[in-house]
Amino acid sequence: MDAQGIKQCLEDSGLRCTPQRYSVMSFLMEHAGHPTAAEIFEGVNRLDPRSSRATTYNNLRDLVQAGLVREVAMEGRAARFDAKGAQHHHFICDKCGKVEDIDWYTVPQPGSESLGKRIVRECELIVRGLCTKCVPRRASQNSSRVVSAV
Amino acid sequence: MDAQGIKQCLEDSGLRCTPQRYSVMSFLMEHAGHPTAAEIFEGVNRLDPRSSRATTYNNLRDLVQAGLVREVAMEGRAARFDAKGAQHHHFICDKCGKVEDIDWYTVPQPGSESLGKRIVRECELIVRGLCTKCVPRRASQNSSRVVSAV
DNA sequence: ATTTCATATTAGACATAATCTAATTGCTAT
DNA sequence: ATAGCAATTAGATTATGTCTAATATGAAAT
Ligand SMILES: [Mn+2]
Ligand SMILES: [Mn+2]
Ligand SMILES: [Zn+2]
Ligand SMILES: [Zn+2]
Repeated sequence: MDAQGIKQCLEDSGLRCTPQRYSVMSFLMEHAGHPTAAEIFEGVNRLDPRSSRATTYNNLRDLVQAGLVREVAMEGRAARFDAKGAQHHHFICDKCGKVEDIDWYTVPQPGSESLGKRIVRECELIVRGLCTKCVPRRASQNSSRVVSAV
Repeated sequence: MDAQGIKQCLEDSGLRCTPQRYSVMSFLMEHAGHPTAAEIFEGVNRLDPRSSRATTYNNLRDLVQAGLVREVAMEGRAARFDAKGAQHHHFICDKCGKVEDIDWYTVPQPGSESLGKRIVRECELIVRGLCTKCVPRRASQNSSRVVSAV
């Protein structure tokens, strides 16, 4: 997406397109690897304009609230972020913690008898296991069996 | 589950059944509300024996590694824990952050063309929205529409 | 062009969650 | 009893994220 597109995107969500906010959004769109807030802060400040740590956090909060960015909470580690482009699921590696996109497919919602009066906004599927780099060579199918159905 | 059952459970997983570890496991089994580490620490120390904060964290780590306990990472807030009893999904409230159990049902795994060489250990479904307490009275179905399929 | 004023940014202090360290204690096997 | 490993402990430390209060910015009104 080009600069004008990002600007449009922000303003459609009621957010002013400030240089700092633009940088965060732009960085996320060209770095699909689910960076942490610290990585985003570093990344946008490698080039001008300088943005402060607080502003990076503020803008990430605003972008998440506006639904343009997704925050993925990690056990023990720093949260990771991605621009909500095409819908997709996530794979999280047990060993290295890497977050990878998985092609989107529809997942059935819980039945209304389970949900009661709750109002559903979204369903999120997280697949866990070992990423390509962490799968041991000649992995025996015994040691880490692929689950059959879940 | 009775005391002997918990002891068995721990030892089957190669964990010694120490008083502190037992307390954590027992507390989680009788408090299904997804407590934080701090709440567990407080809870087990209301009665003897006294357990330290470090030990509470250590034992939670051990129990998660052994697959007896699940850790649910929360954006910004402290992680929450539950004893892995019957399989179930989770509902997380956008507003108050409460984690609630949702009846389990099978969710289709990603196809092997998406997974590549990755090895899947589990698929986790997280439903997000407003919990019963946070749904506004006479909620108009316009303001927060139930997603049709996801 | 100037004023106005809500919004955004900033540095750094602060808060919270989680981990680490090094000393001690408790088990279990011999 | 002794040895040796595992577990616990208090407190320090790190990591992550939030808050504050002062300043800057930009869009709208005059
Ligand atoms: Mn993603
Ligand atoms: Mn649960
Ligand atoms: Zn990995
Ligand atoms: Zn709620």
